[in-house]
Amino acid sequence: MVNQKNSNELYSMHQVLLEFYGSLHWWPGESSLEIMVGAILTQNTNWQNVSKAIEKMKEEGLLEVTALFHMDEKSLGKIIKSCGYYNLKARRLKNFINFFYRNYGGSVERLFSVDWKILREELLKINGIGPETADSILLYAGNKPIFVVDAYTRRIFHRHNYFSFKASYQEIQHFFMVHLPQDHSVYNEFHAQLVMLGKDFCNKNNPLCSQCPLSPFLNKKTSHS
DNA sequence: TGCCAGGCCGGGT
DNA sequence: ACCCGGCATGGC
Repeated sequence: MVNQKNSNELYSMHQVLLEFYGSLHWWPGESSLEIMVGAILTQNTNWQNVSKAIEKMKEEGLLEVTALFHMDEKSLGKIIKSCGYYNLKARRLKNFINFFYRNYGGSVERLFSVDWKILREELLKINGIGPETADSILLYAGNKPIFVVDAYTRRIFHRHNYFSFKASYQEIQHFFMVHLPQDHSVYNEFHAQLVMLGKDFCNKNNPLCSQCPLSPFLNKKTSHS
């Protein structure tokens, strides 16, 4: 249900974070392909480790669709070792590249010319691409207006009494999308802010902090659904 | 040193 | 429909 109070509060948090962090212009990556690769490699993984893996891929000339398509999985695994789960991720990367290369000729423009709701369903059919990875690809590589829910989003908004532990991805995503403008640049910036905030103030070692820019919002224990 | 990080799948209830 | 074990490295 849309609720003006929720909309106002969410937007207000977004503005506070904009003042705190400035414009973030996410996602870190020089090309759409690099962003899509990063989205897969960062599954349950520290970005620092992913960054090393991506640098290595660049050195090997592997941030290019045709090269990746022809790369064998085993060797790819060695190259991306630093990001962890490397066997699994090499397979997932290949699954995505096979899809991208065979169905769209490796063309980013063709990929994102598809209606994004259809494209989302296609991405979710690929083994190794779940909702967060699909949405990151759509939002950050394709500029589509879909909100990305990640561990930081869950943790931050759980602490603010918006959701229970067990709220589904769908449920959380829906909440943001009905209470914020349907605008990819808002979703882009807001999610980026939440990741930064999570790293700085809201990881597991930092359960609660008065220095968090969102702390003024903490005492409002209203019902949010 | 042990715990943590921007998920997802497959098999079992 | 959930629940859980497995997947793995580098940083602090």
